[in-house]
Amino acid sequence: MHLTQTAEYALRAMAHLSMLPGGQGARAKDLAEASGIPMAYVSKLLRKLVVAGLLESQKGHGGGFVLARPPAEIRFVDVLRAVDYPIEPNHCAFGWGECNVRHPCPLHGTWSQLKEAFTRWAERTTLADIQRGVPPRGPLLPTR
Amino acid sequence: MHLTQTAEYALRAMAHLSMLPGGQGARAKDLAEASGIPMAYVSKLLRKLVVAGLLESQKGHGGGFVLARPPAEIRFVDVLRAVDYPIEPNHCAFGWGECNVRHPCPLHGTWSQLKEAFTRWAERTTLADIQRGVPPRGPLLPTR
DNA sequence: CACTCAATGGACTTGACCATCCGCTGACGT
DNA sequence: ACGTCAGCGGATGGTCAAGTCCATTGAGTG
Repeated sequence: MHLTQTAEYALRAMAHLSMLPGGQGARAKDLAEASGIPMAYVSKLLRKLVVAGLLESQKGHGGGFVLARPPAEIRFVDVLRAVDYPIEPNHCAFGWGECNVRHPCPLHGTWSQLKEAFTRWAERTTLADIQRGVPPRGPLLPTR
Repeated sequence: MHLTQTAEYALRAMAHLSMLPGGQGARAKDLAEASGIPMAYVSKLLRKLVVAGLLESQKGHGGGFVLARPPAEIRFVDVLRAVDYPIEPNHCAFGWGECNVRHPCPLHGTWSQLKEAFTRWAERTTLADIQRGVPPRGPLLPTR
């Protein structure tokens, strides 16, 4: 299971921003150094987050990037969508065009189990959860 | 959340094989047509599964591929590893070299929640689960 | 106004993954 | 033996994400 490098970068950058005291902002260069993302690349990334309305940017002296909303209102799924991370809840791993509860492919059951776990995770987790550390929500999978 | 195309193909091919009645085998060509995977590509894939010991192959007339073990003994994680799908349980999304419960990065909590969901899914699900349809194991994520 | 800073945008390079092609090898049937 | 069938292996090409470079624009400072 993996996100794309870009998606991971996006979460990482947003995490760094959300951890700055007092809703502060930061320059792309600082974020790059702090997060280990190549400067030129994080720059493009941040732009996408601005376009998506998750960040606000300021040019020139004293410029940089700031969260556009409080951390609690920025879900991971918002960040992922902002960088075009593909979230296809209806994708069928078995290759069927039509695949749902009515017409389930052989993989449907176990596959949607995994997809839903991811979807819920992305929709429930916000930047505020990062600030708090581990959100105590219990195990993601049943303990058998 | 996504697997690579190759990983998905591998699961798909194995799923098809495990659904043949009476532990039958199939030719690469048949699997390709049935599963919608390009023939030349599934061929390479199946080879990897043979090398990994999950399949057995037979050349020439009447040849093809068969499961090397009963479906219940082939876990998804085995299939994924066979096609070199990267499973890095210790990978830190925040970019830290050292990241564990002792030295948790800000993302550690929520991130490992997701990783563990995937890992358990891959380790628990076997080809036998496919045959049975949906394994009733309850939700992957807590219901809030 | 002149200078510097930092985001913006475009063009470009690289490399991994996906996919195809073709000749070779081993197994079976006649 | 010979021919066919089907897996095996290497070489090759296409595509897209990942990463780099550079010129431009807008904003603040002296």
